[in-house]
Amino acid sequence: MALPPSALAPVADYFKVLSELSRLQVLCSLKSGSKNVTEIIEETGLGQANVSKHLKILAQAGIVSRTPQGVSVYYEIAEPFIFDLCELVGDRLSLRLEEQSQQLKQLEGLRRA
Amino acid sequence: MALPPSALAPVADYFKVLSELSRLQVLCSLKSGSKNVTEIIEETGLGQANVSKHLKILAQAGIVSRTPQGVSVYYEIAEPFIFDLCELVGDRLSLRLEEQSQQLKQLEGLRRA
DNA sequence: AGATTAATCTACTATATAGTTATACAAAGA
DNA sequence: TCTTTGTATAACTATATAGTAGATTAATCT
Repeated sequence: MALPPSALAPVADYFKVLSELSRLQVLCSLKSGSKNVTEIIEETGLGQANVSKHLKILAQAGIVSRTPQGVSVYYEIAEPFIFDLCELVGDRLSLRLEEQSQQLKQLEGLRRA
Repeated sequence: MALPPSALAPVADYFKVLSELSRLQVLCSLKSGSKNVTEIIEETGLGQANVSKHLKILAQAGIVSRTPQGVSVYYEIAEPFIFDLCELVGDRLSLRLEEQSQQLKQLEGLRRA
């Protein structure tokens, strides 16, 4: 009764694009609007060739769009949807942390008694 | 104005856990309820040691829970939330496919004219 | 045309990890 | 206790890819 892997593979691939810290940094730097490669490099502190590669991956995944403009190339978020995903996960993780800290408090209460 | 990588890293790690086809298969096989390792192996067709490793990763990520029961060990989805994530991505991807096929149709229309 | 600047591409290295095989471990029964 | 069964682990191979350095291409300016 398992789903065929063929249906799952594109989902896994999409998650894979979002599973690298540097790419998330690049995406976050684009959150405030369109930027060229140099600006992204400055904002993220990543290497130039590295950023270029990540941008290519993000563009191929359809997550950012690419528009050359004179000498430089501007990139822009094409799927703001990804920020929803990141927020969902972030919320989930902080909720978990909160629960854990409360469990710690309860344990401490027990120890004291 | 970029987010500190420290805030993004856990999100990237979470996505990384979901970015492997085999792990998504394991999760899908658990969607219908708690299963032991042997059942998961049968349903997914993956190797035994491999499944064991993936289950460990999923458990460490807090996505599945582990309960030994006699000789066997039962695993269960601990965060049904992940299926929401997968669905969101899946919907997005199929929406994209639909758009592309419509663009193809338009192109064909132009070619005919 | 030559110089300059911005971005991409081409190796290359280093690292992480998926999958496999063989082994070890733990629980239940003979 | 010995065996069997289910799971986990260790060691290994193969592969993918992040990051980097250097070459390359493309557009602008003098």
